[in-house]
Amino acid sequence: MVKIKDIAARCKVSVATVSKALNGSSEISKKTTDKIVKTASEMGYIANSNARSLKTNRSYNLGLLYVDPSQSGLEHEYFSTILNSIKAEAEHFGFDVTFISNKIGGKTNSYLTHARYRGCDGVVVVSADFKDPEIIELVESNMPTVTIDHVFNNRTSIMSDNNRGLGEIVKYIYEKGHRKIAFIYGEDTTVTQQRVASFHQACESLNLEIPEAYIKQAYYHIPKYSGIATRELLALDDRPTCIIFPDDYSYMGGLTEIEKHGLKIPEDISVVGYDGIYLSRILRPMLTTYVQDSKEIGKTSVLKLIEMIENPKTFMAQQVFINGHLQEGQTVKQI
Amino acid sequence: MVKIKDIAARCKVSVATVSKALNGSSEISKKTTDKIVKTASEMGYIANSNARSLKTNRSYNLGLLYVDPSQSGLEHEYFSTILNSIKAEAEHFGFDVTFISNKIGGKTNSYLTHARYRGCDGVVVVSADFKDPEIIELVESNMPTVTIDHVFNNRTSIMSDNNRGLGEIVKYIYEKGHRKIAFIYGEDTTVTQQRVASFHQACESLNLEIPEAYIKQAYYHIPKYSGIATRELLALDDRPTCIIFPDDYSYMGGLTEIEKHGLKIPEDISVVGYDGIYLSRILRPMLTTYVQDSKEIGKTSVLKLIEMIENPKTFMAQQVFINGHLQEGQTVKQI
DNA sequence: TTGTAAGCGTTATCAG
DNA sequence: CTGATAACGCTTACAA
Repeated sequence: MVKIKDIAARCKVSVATVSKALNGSSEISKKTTDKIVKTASEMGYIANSNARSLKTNRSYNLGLLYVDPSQSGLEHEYFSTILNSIKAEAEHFGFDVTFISNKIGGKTNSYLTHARYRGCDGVVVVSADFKDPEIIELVESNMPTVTIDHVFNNRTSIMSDNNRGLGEIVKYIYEKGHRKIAFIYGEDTTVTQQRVASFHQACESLNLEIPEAYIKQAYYHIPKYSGIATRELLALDDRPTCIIFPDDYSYMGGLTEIEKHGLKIPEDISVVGYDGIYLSRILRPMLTTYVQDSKEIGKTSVLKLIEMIENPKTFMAQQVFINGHLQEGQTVKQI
Repeated sequence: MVKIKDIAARCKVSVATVSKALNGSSEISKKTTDKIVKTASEMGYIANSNARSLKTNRSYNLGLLYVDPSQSGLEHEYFSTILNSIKAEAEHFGFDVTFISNKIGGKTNSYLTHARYRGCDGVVVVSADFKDPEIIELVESNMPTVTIDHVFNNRTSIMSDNNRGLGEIVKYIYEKGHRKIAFIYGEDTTVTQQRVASFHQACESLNLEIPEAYIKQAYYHIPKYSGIATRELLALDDRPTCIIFPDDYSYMGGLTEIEKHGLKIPEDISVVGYDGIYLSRILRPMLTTYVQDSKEIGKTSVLKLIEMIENPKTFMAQQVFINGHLQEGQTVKQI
């Protein structure tokens, strides 16, 4: 490996001069700089980020905290899109991305310790158990941190706008003439609470009375449970005319149940999903769903994190809401 | 940040002793070691990987080269599962994972340069343009490298066993009594060529004569094209009784077409997918498909890479084939 | 069993 | 505009 010292020798200048020239310092004359840059390139010089970071205390490396929410290798398109978007945006700003676990070299350690060990300039928390003391420790430390879809007190977070999402869905369905709207929601999380509250708000503001029986719990991404909920809804004397599902996958469970009853979508019953994954676009009829802008969420988190890193003194914690949009498919009938 | 020197001062020993103790060296007495470890913990000591790597030339950090194959943020479950599995396995062995791009701090650079800059111990190439000179440069360098689903001369690669996959599919369909088997394949790639060749081989070994018209090209993951191919197949005078699709998503395009023709699966026509994504399991009827063991693929690549890193002299390049398995759904009728 | 001291490759301070 | 030198935090011969 050729190093600064070798270049210095070849150019007959000092290592300090080479370092400065390579970093584009205005201290060094154009002539010298050119020569050094050229020589460095000829010799195949590659900087050493470890040495650099050791000295500067900056790594230009972002930690990425991603705890697989399903714990089972089942991938969520929502998260993989966010991950990809984070990677792309970080690259764009000249940052690398390193996964942060709670292990260092086999030994268990806290996430914070790990991030510090690797000298991360900051960490973006994409998916994690937000009640985990380790996560709280990380977020409350002086390590610049951005969390996605969860707000910590006085910390920066990027949120998919669940309020708006459910509001838009209800409004859309209402405008299509539906009054009997059922809502199946996922397991209890912050996000779920937001969505349920928003559902009720939206209904209230439209003066819609929704019977208790129209509101059911199921689980995200597990079609079976939404299938069961759907079956119960279909068994009601006064059936809903439209069902909102926890997410697009869950809808598949409802679909099976609806077909079993010999009903057709949207002629006999209308449905709406949530997420806007690829599947929703290739289904026929195409699914009406709320598309979360996961690309923008990833992008914004990196943007905010870098801002925070570069301006530690002046940066103010903020909650950014990222709007999605309604994807109008063919699954809601005009009544 | 507390450092080794601080611990040394507090314990009244030298920094060398602290370093050795913290690394569990047998040189240091148990008593001293205990005291040092305890003090380090009390003082909240966190090692500095940069300083360590600088000195040891080892980073315990793996580079991850992942060029989004779709270039468009559309995620493939196959890859995201591999990524997740790589992350998990690396963690398990005490390695971190850093994404490798061809930029350093905004400036364009080769992948190899980037990996060296970050001091990666090795790189796993998950998805990339294998004809890209930069990729070739990386793989042919002395940087330990493992590639997934592509073989380079005298280099280690982990392959999903496409030969076996298609062979098993054909055999299964044949045993179900089908003789008129159609095959829709994806765009031209190494993987596609393998699959097409295997299809023919399998048919030959079963003495199956497949008419040209039963073999159609489409595109991976784009239902529309497989839909068109399906339409053409259904328009034939002598229709196939079973259609093999390029992948599970593509099947969705075929499904729409089949339903348009008023046909039912599997009563009127049988179908088989490829990949075994989550969707295939939640469809009803459940899709018969070949499940690629993407988790194992990720795991094995890390395993092999670490082997290579730890035994640079004795490690021999190898191609490892990872078998998948047939997921028997309800989409192939017994004739 | 412990300590001394050199050095990994770079940047930053200060002097020239 | 350039150079000498210390320092970043750690590991590792080698010495004691």
